[in-house]
Amino acid sequence: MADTVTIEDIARRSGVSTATVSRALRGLPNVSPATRDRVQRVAAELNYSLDSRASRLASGRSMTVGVAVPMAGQWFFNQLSTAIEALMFLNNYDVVRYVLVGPHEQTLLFHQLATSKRVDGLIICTVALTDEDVQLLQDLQLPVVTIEKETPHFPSVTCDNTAAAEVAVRHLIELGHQDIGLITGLFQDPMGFTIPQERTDGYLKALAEYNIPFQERLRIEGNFSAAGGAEAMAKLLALDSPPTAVFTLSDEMAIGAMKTIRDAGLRIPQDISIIGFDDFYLSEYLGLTTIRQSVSQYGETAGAILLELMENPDSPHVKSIELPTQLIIRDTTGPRP
Amino acid sequence: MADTVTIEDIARRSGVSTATVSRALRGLPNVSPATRDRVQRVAAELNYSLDSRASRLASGRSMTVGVAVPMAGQWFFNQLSTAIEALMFLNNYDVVRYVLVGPHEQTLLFHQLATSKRVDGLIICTVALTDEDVQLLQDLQLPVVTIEKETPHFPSVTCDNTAAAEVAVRHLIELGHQDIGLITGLFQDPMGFTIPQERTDGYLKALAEYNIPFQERLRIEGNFSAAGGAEAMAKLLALDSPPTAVFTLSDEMAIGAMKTIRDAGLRIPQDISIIGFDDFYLSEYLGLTTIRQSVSQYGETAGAILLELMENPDSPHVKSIELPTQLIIRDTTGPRP
DNA sequence: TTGTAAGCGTTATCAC
DNA sequence: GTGATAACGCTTACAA
Repeated sequence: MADTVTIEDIARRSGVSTATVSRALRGLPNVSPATRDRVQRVAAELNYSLDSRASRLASGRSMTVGVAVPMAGQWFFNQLSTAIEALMFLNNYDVVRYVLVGPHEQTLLFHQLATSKRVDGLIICTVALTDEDVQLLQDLQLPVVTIEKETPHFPSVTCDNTAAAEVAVRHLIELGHQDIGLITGLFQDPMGFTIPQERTDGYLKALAEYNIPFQERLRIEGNFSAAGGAEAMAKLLALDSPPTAVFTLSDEMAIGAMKTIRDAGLRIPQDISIIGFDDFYLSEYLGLTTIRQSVSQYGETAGAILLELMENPDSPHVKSIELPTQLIIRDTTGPRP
Repeated sequence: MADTVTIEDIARRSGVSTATVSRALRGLPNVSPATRDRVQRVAAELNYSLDSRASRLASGRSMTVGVAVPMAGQWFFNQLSTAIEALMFLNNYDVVRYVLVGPHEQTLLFHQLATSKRVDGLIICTVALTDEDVQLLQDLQLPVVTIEKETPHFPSVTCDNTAAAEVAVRHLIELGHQDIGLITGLFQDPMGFTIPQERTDGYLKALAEYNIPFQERLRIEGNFSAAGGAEAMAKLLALDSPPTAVFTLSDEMAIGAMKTIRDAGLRIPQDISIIGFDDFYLSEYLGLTTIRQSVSQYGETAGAILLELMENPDSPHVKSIELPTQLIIRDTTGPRP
């Protein structure tokens, strides 16, 4: 219980004022090297660090950023958070992840985070923002950056999902495929994800380019999980004339689909080709052809923008950054049988 | 800029004191329903929430818990964090993950977290604690729970790794295998993981049970990644008489190993059997036989203990909890060729 | 059930 | 380069 060393104790034992201790310990200028040294020594002796709770109140900054994601368990979002955490750690910010479970809860959460000053800034991933959300965030002046979701209101980091999907499907077409299945997200999605539509647009564009008519029957609902991919694939295989190739809107769905294909006694790619999206970290080991995007780079980029926004709140230019994608051809795509 | 509503404003407009506002808004007892209602209404009108920075200083609790992990990007640790986050969110705690990069940085981090009061409690995963760490954490009175690492000093949540590994290897032996490869962690590991040794012990026990001599040549170093598994498997296949089955200390290494096996033109399990450990979320889709442990349950259990420790710091009983594991037989293990 | 008022341990402004 | 001191906005005995 002897455990309440404060900045005053350090000040006293160093023979300086608390102001000087604060400056010395935070590495601020206007402290003589000798003084700084002495203060640091005393602080170390007494096992002292500035109390973050008091600092945060006095400075008016919570030194915390929020990362809001629809699903924390998924590889993609963890990759994102990890990159953001690493960057923020270097800048002395704590990062806490918040899981978005629905539009209503989401609005409440944003409101709560902003009004209680729990975070100095927020990175919002993938989900749609309602007008109310935007209003709120702007009124409350919380710095915001979005990932995987462009908005006119905040800086964002995205890729060109439509173009990337087009590349994927073109790859399939050039291998001779005409009947190309599409395993997408939920058709009716409560969180308002737009990625599925963007990628579907790319699929349609590629077909159109080659004058291949779109077949609604080949478009099946998945939910971005392996289980969803497996089920969707089963529906595709049950069709009168199943597709000879499938474009899956995520690698994890592709992995599920591959299981279904193999369980049906079919070979990949001899009987059926499959291409995913993401370049999931194990896709290399599964030989999955896919569209690569650098997920960590999304996180790092968004983090850097947020940092700037927090330091300099009147930075007026809403930058929206679009990162590149790349077709990675491996073993799951081959010529039409 | 009109944006500095404080508890006093709410108090004034509600015609009560700040103390009452505080009580009303926090859901504490001893507030009449009418008063609480009025206060809540006023707070809502003014978009007010209690300032978390001020609350934390005044209450002396940071309402934040740390989760320290050696690798944030890995599925296992993300699963853990996600479970902890969900539980803590319900209890109004923020959780922030800290990545442990080495024994020295680790000690520094713990010291910093504790002295700066950045966290009210800490969950430490997998890594070894040095005597210095233990001393520090105890002196500074920071509530600590460990996962995947038993210590006499703090409550822990683990499984019986040795017994589980024994089950895995016994499964292989009962299928007729005698030459059983072992792909383990780094032999010299800077973070002091003990899991590899514990599981290796299980491997040895199973062999001994059946009087199968241990062959050092079959024990290869991996690093708990798919890449490490792939490389280790290559070494195993290069042996004069390669094993007919392999026990891999994680599913992710197994996935890497499976690629190597298939690339070599060998069939699983006809030519070689493989069994992993974890029951990674995609293992089902890869047909991987494995030992299942409930990772989320580790997180939830550790979180619950930490919560209790934080509420009740003098809770003297260091509970150590051991969770069950289970052999999940799928398609990668079969009779010896 | 409600109010009073003394902290909580910093930061930051301004003067020296 | 350094010091005095007024915030920062809440919580929590204790009293009423």
